Amino acid sequence: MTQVTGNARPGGRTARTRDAVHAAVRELLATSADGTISLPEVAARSGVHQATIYRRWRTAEALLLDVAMADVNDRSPVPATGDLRADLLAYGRHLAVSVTRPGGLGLLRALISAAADPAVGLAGAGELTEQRMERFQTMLDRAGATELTPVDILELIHFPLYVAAMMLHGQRPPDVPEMPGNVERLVDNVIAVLEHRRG
Amino acid sequence: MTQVTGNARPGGRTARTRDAVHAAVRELLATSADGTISLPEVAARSGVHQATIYRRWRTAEALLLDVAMADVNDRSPVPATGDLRADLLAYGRHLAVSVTRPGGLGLLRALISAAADPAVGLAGAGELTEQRMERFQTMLDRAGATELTPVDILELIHFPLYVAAMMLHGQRPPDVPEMPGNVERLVDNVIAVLEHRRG
DNA sequence: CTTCTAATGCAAGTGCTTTCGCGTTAGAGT
DNA sequence: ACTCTAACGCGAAAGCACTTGCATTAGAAG
Repeated sequence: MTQVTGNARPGGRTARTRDAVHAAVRELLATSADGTISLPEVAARSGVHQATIYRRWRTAEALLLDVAMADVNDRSPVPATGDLRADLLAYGRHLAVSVTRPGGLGLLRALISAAADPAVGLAGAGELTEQRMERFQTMLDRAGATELTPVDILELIHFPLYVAAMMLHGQRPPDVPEMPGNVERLVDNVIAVLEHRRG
Repeated sequence: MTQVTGNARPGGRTARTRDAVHAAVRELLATSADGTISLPEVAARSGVHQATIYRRWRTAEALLLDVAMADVNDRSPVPATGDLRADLLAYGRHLAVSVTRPGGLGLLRALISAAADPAVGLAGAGELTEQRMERFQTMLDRAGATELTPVDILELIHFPLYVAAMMLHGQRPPDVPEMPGNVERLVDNVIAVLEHRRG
């Protein structure tokens, strides 16, 4: 149901409208209080007609997912230097910032709820999740942490940061005060689990 | 603004309509694919008029939160026997079941998103969260786990189970196949963190 | 038992989201 | 350069969530 990248006509106009809509979504997301957007608003701001947006993306959720996947693929790298603690700290801090800035939470929320929708979950967000899982595996392999799995990283780093950002949202200014300290604690938890499993 | 329990007129009719609406919400939630409900649907099923529901609860989110708080206060105890591992296992398994059954996820989602809304978060879900935090603290105190905080329980048990249930939703039958194994691993993670902090 | 009033029922109305049919445009193939 | 057609713009209409004013009912108080 989501936007297929290998389109029959990926030409100039289609790409332009997609970029315009994506840009409008990011702008609106940055000013949205609850992380939701309305497609008519997107249409008005982007200059693209309502009907076009409804035809291409069908729902607001699918549009958010499309923007989220485009964003994550661009920025947000997963380091794999062999130093597990340093890698996790770098990744966690990056995630904490991107999730706490204005629009970031809405994008992550779109990914989560997309994965929860059986129709879209496997086909849409599944590929992206798989890519990240592979990168996590590489990170763990280089560090020789065979006792850990990518799921551990998700559970110990990703989920807590996501929910924490969700609960902090609206109660804190966007300058992320104590998030770094939280990241450090979360990374230490991973190290603790690793050592515990080694005996 | 959520339902205030200390009403000026808590009498029979008000209680009846509240119960009818709550029951309808639980039924609809059990059949809802995405965990959302529409107030007109609730009105139709409960036999209570739309306008009444809109006046009392204002939004669907607030209604969900009201049902969630009523549910959590009834069932879902937090054990505190002094055996941390046993307490966490019992609580985690209970949480895993209640979160994986049809309507359970929507209720937890309501709690989360309510906490994210600055207008409702502190006043509404805050009290409930505080109560549970105190129980967690008691659990940790009885077990002598002074190195852990209730936030650790949230991050290491609650959040992973919540998101896992969210992603499993719709892809698995409601008989919770591998959730118990996950709970055990999550509890072990807590133990690992505890031991790590003790040196 | 009577009075008072909050809570509910009722029905019309408002506004926003979403869809549909049709004419037009612009990129791709030859 | 010419054709073909997917993608787009346009306006109107349909559908649904949500609101509002008023009449009615049923607990609560005296």
